[in-house]
Amino acid sequence: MTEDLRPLGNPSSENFRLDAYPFYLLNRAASRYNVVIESELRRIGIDIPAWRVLMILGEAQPLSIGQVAKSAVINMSTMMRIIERMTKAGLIETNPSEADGRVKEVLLTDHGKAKLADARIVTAPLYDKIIKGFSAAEFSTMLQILERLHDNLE
Amino acid sequence: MTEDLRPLGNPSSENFRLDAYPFYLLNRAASRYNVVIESELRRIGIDIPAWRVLMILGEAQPLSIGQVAKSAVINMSTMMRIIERMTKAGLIETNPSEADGRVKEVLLTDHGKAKLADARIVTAPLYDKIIKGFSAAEFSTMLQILERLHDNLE
DNA sequence: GGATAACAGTTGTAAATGCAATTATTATGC
DNA sequence: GCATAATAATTGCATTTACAACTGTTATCC
Repeated sequence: MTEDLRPLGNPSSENFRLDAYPFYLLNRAASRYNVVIESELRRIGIDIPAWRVLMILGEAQPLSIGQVAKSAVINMSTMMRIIERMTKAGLIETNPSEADGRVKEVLLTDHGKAKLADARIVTAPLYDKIIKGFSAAEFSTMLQILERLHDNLE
Repeated sequence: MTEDLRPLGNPSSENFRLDAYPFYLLNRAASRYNVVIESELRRIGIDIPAWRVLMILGEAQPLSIGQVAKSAVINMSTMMRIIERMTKAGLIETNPSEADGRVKEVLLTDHGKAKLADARIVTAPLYDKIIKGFSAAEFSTMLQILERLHDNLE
């Protein structure tokens, strides 16, 4: 029987501890991951925002700029600038939507697809390294927990 | 017996899925949390970086600028600017270290302590809301998983 | 069907970020 | 003990970010 750590992670608690605060740990893990992954991505000439967009479009396309922004949890106006840069770099292209005159559809170019393949290659070893030590059950639990955190933030 | 999802989360996998990629979920959860928490913090006039520094100093002080930066996983030069702003706002103060002439020690002012108390008050309800639904055991598992992810990224 | 609201995208602007170079101080090797 | 390397903090500068205001298009309500 282990101690109930939930009160310790409550910011308003008397005996609050940073290392029991899930969002501190969440941000810390995410930040560190980004630092590590960024140096890998630099080698193939892309940054984290571009990589996120590539990943998102790699799974479903075309997507509107708004949809991409929402998926990536990135501000719409920031996403505009990212789309601009990526278009200039030839990674993606945009077309006005047939169905809705307000919408611009974003999709990968061949160059973008190739870059995504490169990105997968350079990030895969890192993935293996980090996942090592997680059993299938633990991995599944991790996904569920992250999903739940996200849902609770709706 | 559930399926082993680990291969699905591998970026180089044939049938890769974003929603099985832990770092996508990690970043998404962290981003959303930041968006939500930011609007709470705005009400008491601080931003996320300042809040992170307050939390860190609230647990241990004084700390060198470098230590604060490391704890927060924020670039040192960025942390310099944050320290500057917070000093100007009267939340923290800095003194040269006795022991090491290169080091500047950072600590909370009374105003900083009061602001930290405010921050805890406005963030606590959010904490409760998000934590609700997690058992003590699940909560503990969550902390362990985040800790492990972080350690694996060393 | 026309006014009004909601929505997708776009841009100006100010602030934040981080790389790279610099200074000042302390640790290390011989 | 002195030269050299390592470390902590600092700043210039170019890039990135996001708020707020704006345009154009579609949905809603009477």
